[in-house]
Amino acid sequence: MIAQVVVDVAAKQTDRLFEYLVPHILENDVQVGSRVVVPFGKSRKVQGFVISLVDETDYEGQLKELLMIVDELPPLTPELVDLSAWLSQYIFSYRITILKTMLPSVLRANYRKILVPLVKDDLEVRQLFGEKQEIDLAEIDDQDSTIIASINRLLRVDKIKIEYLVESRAKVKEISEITAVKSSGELRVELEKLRANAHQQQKLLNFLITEPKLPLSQTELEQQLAISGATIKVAADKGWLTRSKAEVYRRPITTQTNKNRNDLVLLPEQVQALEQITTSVNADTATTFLLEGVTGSGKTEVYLHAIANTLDEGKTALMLVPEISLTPQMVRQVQARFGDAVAVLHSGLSEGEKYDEWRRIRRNEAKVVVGARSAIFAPLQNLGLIIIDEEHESSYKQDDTPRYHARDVAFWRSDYNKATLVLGSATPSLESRARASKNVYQLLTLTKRTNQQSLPTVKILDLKEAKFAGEQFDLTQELVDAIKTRVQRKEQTILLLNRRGFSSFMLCRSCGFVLKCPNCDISLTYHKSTNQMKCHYCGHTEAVPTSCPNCHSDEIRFYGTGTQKIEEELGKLIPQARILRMDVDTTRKKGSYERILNAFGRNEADILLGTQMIAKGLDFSNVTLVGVINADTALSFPDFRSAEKTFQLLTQVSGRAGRAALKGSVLVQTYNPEHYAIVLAQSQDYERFYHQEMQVRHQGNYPPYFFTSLISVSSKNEQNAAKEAFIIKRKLMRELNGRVLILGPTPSAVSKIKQHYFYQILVKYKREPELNAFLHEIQDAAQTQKKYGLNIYIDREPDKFM
DNA sequence: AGCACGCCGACT
DNA sequence: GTCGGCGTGCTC
Repeated sequence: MIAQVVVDVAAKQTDRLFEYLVPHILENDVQVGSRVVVPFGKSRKVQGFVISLVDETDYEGQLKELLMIVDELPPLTPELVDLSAWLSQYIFSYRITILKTMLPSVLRANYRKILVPLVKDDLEVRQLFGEKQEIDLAEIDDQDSTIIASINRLLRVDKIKIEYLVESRAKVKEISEITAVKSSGELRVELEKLRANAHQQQKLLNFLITEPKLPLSQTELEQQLAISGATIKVAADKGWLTRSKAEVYRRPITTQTNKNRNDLVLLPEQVQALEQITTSVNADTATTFLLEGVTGSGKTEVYLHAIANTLDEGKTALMLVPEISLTPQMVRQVQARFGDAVAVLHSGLSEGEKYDEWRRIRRNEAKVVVGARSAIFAPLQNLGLIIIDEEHESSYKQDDTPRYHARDVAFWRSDYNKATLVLGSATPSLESRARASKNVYQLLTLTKRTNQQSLPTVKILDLKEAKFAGEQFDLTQELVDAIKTRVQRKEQTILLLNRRGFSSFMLCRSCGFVLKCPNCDISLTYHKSTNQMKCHYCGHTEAVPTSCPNCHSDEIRFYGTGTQKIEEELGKLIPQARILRMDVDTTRKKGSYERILNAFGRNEADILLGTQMIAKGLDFSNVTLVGVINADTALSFPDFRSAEKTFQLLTQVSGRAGRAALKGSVLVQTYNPEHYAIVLAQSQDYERFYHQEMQVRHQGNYPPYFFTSLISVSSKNEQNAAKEAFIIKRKLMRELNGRVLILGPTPSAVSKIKQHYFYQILVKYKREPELNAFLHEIQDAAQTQKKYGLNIYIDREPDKFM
């Protein structure tokens, strides 16, 4: 038998299958998806994954044998093996890179090289090793030339050798478990025989006689009886009980036992949506639904019912949520409904917890998976339903390699499994909403809020006209007064500062004008190195203006405000207010995110001030005011999605006010009070926003009317990167002339990363079946001129352009 | 990627 | 002659 293997060497030239003979003793164990260790090259050993098993080979040379199979159960299901083939082609990534991202990180091999002596009685060998049996090559100081020389000398005369090790980091947690072996009668006899002062052993025997509820973990037993491990060892030696190793799972959250199926009465709209979803699940159709529901319309309840139905059908369900919404409260909600059938996967778990949750899925013990982006690769079998909540969230697209979009993967898995896919959002991405219009997706709408609450009133404050409180031009008097009122009434405020501040674009303080590219209608970004304003899309540059080109005022400034600055200012303006700040800086440590939110939930602060991470999912009944410090920040970003992102953010953050009995209000500060994204967010009118934004996209030839791919060229030598970028552009023009639009090449915003220069080209295309093949060709061709360390990265449907 | 091999100049 | 530096090519 011959195994075709993808080896753990991420490089263009090794991105293919290598064949290995399967030794007879392993023939029964090896399967498609098995993780194996194979010899590779003259001396290396590497990890690999079995893609297929065949009987014949075309290989001319002598095949090597695979060395071992690492796991009992193959980590990859045949579905995931197939998926990796498609996805690697689709997103221009190495197959091994995809395979590794599909699996928990502990399944990545550790490679070590160690020196071992081949002769014992040699002076130089003993000098090198001392007392040690082996030396890890990684621990040798590569500056120390005498040691290096000695090692090389000894290697040449075969007195020592290098051993290549492949180590698995996957550790299974085991506990010691106690089982009784003797009957109560026999134990009573033992009790009689004990010395009178053997109190600990008496305690243990009495327990064993009366409590037959075994097996029990040793730690638990020790705690219950307040006895030590030594006592148990004695007992084991005397043959009263046996100890055995038992595997346990590291569980992230202690599961709540109350399976409260508080079946809320669903509204007619919810029932209708649910019916369509369940019909599709039960009929095994790979239908995609877009569930468009206003905030508070009870999408989650629909999901939970749909999952319950899927389980009843004997199938499994996968639910993706943005990382930020994976709060313990949300997880508990799902666990309360489905108990141990739920596995949770997100970045807050330790490696061990992730591995154990993953194993519960792989062993078909968990039937429901809730997780962030990478959970889309969960090895569920018999998948019946996939849900992507907040489907518009940009966090579903990974922004470094492999640059996959969870939505694309979900679509593939839905098709493969004939499973139903539900995309849910109050503010769907234009791409998804447009597909619903073309009936590629089925549109389901929820227009009514479950608690009959009206949406909070949203007021827009024009920063051009407003009176500012304090010295700075950040907080209007009206906003500060509103906060003061809330503080007095002991109600809470959420204040959103759109992005972490940094001066990257120019805004006129008197008229709100933002300096934009004349070709792209995208705001220009300040490049410090050249002291110029530059467009990220087409490369247009111009000088930094000293006065506003629109109103000629000299109030034009780099824009940027930080949470820290606002916090200080608020402290001065409302000294009695207690402020909690939440941004990248205050949430860097693990668990601090939760700690801040819990503190706010316990009313330990009046104001929660934060970046967009506070816009989603938070549900605090005492919050009656939401303030948006500057709605323009996202709007002015050099991104054709800036209006969409602004609309989504404002809609979402508005949903944070007035969640319970208290009526909420929202104050939005902006320099662009007439901008449609802001006006329509005020009325929470997604549909109108969608239609208007579609026109803008149509005019600018942007998605969803065009597909986009971003080609990045990098090299240590800036000239080479630029040259290659222009060569690629010329090729594209020649081969696909008239059928694609090409922007650039332009140096990327951060044009130098880790000593490498980056140039990028944006390709826009309507339907281009040849493009994919052509881009692969380009990537291959450039790679052959490897002399200058030239690299081509291709990002399909990029979200960030830097 | 990361290994060995081979060719070349520098030093015992 | 021997040692180490770097460019090249291959990995079932």
